[in-house]
Amino acid sequence: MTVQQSGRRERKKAATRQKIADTALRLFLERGYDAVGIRDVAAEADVAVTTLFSHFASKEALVFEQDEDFEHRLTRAVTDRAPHEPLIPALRREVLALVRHCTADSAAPIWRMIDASPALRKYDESVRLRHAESLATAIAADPDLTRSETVARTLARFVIDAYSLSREAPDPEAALDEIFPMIEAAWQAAGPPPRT
Amino acid sequence: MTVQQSGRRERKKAATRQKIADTALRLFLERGYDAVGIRDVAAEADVAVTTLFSHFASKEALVFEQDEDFEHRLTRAVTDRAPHEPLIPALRREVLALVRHCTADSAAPIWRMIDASPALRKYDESVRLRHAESLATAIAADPDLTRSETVARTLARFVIDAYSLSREAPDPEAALDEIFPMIEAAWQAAGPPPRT
DNA sequence: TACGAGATCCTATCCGTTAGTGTTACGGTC
DNA sequence: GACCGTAACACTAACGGATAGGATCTCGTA
Repeated sequence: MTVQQSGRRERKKAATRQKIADTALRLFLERGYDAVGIRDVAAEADVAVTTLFSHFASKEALVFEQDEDFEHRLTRAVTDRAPHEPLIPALRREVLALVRHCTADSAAPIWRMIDASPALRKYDESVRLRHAESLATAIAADPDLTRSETVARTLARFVIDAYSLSREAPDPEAALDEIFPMIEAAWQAAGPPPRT
Repeated sequence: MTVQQSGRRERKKAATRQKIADTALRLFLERGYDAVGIRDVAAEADVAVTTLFSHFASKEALVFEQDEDFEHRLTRAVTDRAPHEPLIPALRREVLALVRHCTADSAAPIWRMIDASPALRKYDESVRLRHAESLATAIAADPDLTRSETVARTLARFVIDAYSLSREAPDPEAALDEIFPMIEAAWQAAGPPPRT
C-alpha cells in the first residue's frame, strides 16, 4: 500500500512546484509574459523543462496558480449557505469577495499582465467556463432549488459574467450593484419553485 | 491610387483562400483536427505554409470561416429593427436563427469536431466574447435604450450565453424558451428608461 | 540494506507560427 | 506596348511551447 506518504517527498515536490510558480511570476512581471520563455523559467528555477510541465499543464497555467479555490469558493457559496438562505444574495457576497480579491493592489499587476496578453485572456476565459459548469452542477444539485438544468446552467453563466464584467469595470462594486439585480430578476422569472 | 481593383488578382486571391479553407475542412473532417497538421493542409492545398498564414491567422481560424457575419447579424438585429420595436424579442429571433444554423444537419459534424477539440473550443469562446463586445456597443449606441454601459455589456453577455447554452443543449429551441424569459426579466429589472 | 516507485533530468523531436528574403504576375501609367 | 510598383506567393530557417522515451536519483518502506 502506498498510503500515508510521510512527508519529505511531498514537501520537496510542493517546494519545487512553488519555486517554479514564484520564479515564473517574478520573471513575467519583471520582463513581460511574452518576453519570458519556458526555458528561461526552467533555467531560473533550476529545473528541467519536462519537470516544469509535469507540475503545470501549460505556460498560462503558471500565472493562474491559486485558482483552484475559486471554483470551490463559488460552489461552497451554494452548498454551505444557511438552510433556506436565498441563493442569489449568497452568490453575490461570494462574487464580491472574489472581485475584491482580484482588484486588490497586490493582485493588480498580475491582472494587468493578463489583460495585456491574448493567450492569458483566452486561458482565463476557459477557466471561467469550467467554473460556470461546476457552479451549474452545484445549483442543480441543491434540493431547495427546483429548477431545470438549463436554468441552472444559465444562472451559473450569468454569475460568472457578473464576476468577469465587474472585475474589468472601472468601478467594480458599482457594476455588481447594477448586475446582480438583473440576475435576481432572471432567477425569479425562471419559474419559481412549485410552492411559493 | 489603388482604387477599384478590377479583378483577376482579387479573384485569384479569393480562390486561393477558398481552396485552403475547403481543403482544411475536408482533411479535418476526414482524419480529425488534431491528426492534421498545418503542413498537411498547405501541401494538400498546394500552397506554402506562409501563404496559408497570410490568409488565416491561426489553425483554428480555418474552421471558423463564415463567422464574420455572425457578428454583423447580431448587431444588425439591434440597429435594423423596426422603430420602437422592443429589443429582446428582436435578439431572440436572431439568436434562434443562429442556433438553427449551427444545429442544422449540414453543420453538425463541424460542431461535433469543435466540441471535441479543446483548442477549437477555446477559440470559439474568444470569438463569442468578441461578439458580445460588439453587441454591447450596438446596444449602448441605440438612442431608444437609455441604459448604462454596464447594463449593455451585461445584456450582451447574457444573449451570447443564450446562444452558446442553447447550441449545446439537447433541445436547443426549448432551451431558448427557458433562457429568454430570464433575459427579458433581467432587462426589465435593469432600470427601465426614465420615461415609461 | 535493497527494492519499488515517484520525481527529476536529458535528449530529441513535433507542431504552430513567424521572420527574412526572393520571385512571380497582375494592375495602373506613360 | 514597355515599365514600374506592389500584392500574392514561395522557400528556408528558425523560435517557442509542448511531449516522448529513457536514464538517474531520491525517498519510503519492507
